[in-house]
Amino acid sequence: MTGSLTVTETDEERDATQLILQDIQSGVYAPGTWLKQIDLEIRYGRGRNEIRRALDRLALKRVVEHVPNRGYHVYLSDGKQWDDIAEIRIMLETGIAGKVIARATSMDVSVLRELADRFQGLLHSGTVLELYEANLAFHRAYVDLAGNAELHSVIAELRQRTSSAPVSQWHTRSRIEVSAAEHHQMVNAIEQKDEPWLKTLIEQHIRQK
Amino acid sequence: MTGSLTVTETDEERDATQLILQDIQSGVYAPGTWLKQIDLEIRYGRGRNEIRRALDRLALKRVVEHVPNRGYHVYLSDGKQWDDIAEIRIMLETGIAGKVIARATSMDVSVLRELADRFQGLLHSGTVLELYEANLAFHRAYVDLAGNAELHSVIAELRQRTSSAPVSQWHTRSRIEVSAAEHHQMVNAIEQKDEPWLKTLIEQHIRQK
DNA sequence: GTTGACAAAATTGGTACCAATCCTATTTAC
DNA sequence: GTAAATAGGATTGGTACCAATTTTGTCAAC
Repeated sequence: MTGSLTVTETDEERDATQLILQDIQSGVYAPGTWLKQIDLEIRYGRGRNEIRRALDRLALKRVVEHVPNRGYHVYLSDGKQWDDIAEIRIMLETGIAGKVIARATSMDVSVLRELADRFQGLLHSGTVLELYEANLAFHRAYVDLAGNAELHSVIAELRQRTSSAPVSQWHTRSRIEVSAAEHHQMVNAIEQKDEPWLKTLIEQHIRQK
Repeated sequence: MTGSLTVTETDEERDATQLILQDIQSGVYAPGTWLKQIDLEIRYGRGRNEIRRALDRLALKRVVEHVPNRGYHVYLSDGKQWDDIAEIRIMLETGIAGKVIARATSMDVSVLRELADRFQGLLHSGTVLELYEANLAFHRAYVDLAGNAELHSVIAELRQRTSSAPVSQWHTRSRIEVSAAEHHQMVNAIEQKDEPWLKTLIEQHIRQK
C-alpha cells in the first residue's frame, strides 16, 4: 500500500520530523502502523537520509518504536503511560501556578483569554489538528508565563509522547466544550490571583481530557 | 588535532551516543569544543553513519549544539538554564514525595541506604564519573519508588542537559560530603514517613549542588 | 606592519549503491 | 487437506563516494 499523495508546497521546507509527527497526530498513521521508508520518502519528497533521521528522532521521543531490521511503527500507548504522563504534567503545571499568578500582567491575561477564545471558536469550524494546536498554544502561553525556558520544552516533549492519537482523546464534542470552558476558568483564576482554585482547575483539566 | 587513542574493548558494543556523552560528562571534551566527525569515528571505532546519528541525538538532548556546515560543539550552559532545570527537578522530585513515602517498603529503604552508602564510600577513592553515576543511581532509585515509568526518563533527560560539565558542579570535597549526608537524611525521612521534611531536604539538595 | 583577496585543504552532509535480514507466496511432502 | 520447506521479493541499514561549504594558509597591496 504505497501511498502516492504528496503534501502541499508550503511544507516543502519544514523538517520531515514534524511533518511525520503531525501526520501521526492527525491520525493519518494509526497506532501500530508500520512506517515504510520508501513511502515516507515519496510522500514528503525527501531523501532516504532525512527520513531515517526523522524516524530515529521520533523513536527517541517514543512516538514510534524501532525494531531492528523490521523498521519503525507508530507506538501503541497503553493506559498506564497516559496516566503517568498526566501526573507529571499536573506536577509541573500546578507547580508553576504561584509563579504564573505573581508574574502575569493584565496584558498577559488578555492574551491568554484570546487564546481561550480561539480554541472555543474552532469548536465548530475547526479540524481536529487545528483544535489540537489551539489547545497547545493556550497551554504553551500559560507555561511561558512562569519564565522557565526549559520547562517549555519539557512539557512539549511530554505532550508529544501521548499525542500519538489525539483523535481518540477527544471523543465527544461535549468534552471539548468542557475543555474550552475550563480554559476560561483558568484565565479567571489567574486574573483573580486565586492560586488554589487555579491548581484545582489544572488538575481537573489535565485528568479529564 | 586528530586524536588516535582508542577506547577499551568492553565499550565495543555500546551505543556511540552514550560513549560520547560519557566523555563529555567526564570532561574529555570541554564546553565549546568542536566535535569533528573523523576524530570521533577513529576514537570510537564506528562508521560515519553511527557518529552522525549520535551527534544528532545529542543535539536533540541539547548536550551539543549543531551549526549547519560547521559541525557540532559541546554546549555552553549558562547560569539561567541551570536554575531553570533545578526548579523543574524540584517540582518533580518533591511532587512524588508523598507517593514515595506511601509505597516504600522497608526493603526499598535499605536499598536506598545502600546506594547512599556507596556514594559516600566513593567520596575518597572514586573518580568524578563514578561519583556522578553513584549519585545518579541514588536519585534514580528514589524516583522509581514513585512507580511512574515516564518520570524516570524525564528526569534522566533533565539531568543530561546540565551535566555537560559535572566536574565544575562539585568543586569542593566539602560539598560532596554535604550531598552524601543529605542522601542519608532523605532515607531517614522516607523511613519515618515525614513528608514535609523530605520535601525540604530535596529542595535543599538539588539547589545547593 | 597590517589588511584584504585568493587559493588550497579540510570538513560537513547528501546521494547512491549493495549486503544482510525479514516477510510472503508457492511448492512439496505427508 | 494440512503443514513444513524453499524460493522469491521487499525492506532495512551500512558503506563508500562526491558535491557544497567553510576554514586555513599564503601572497600581494597599502
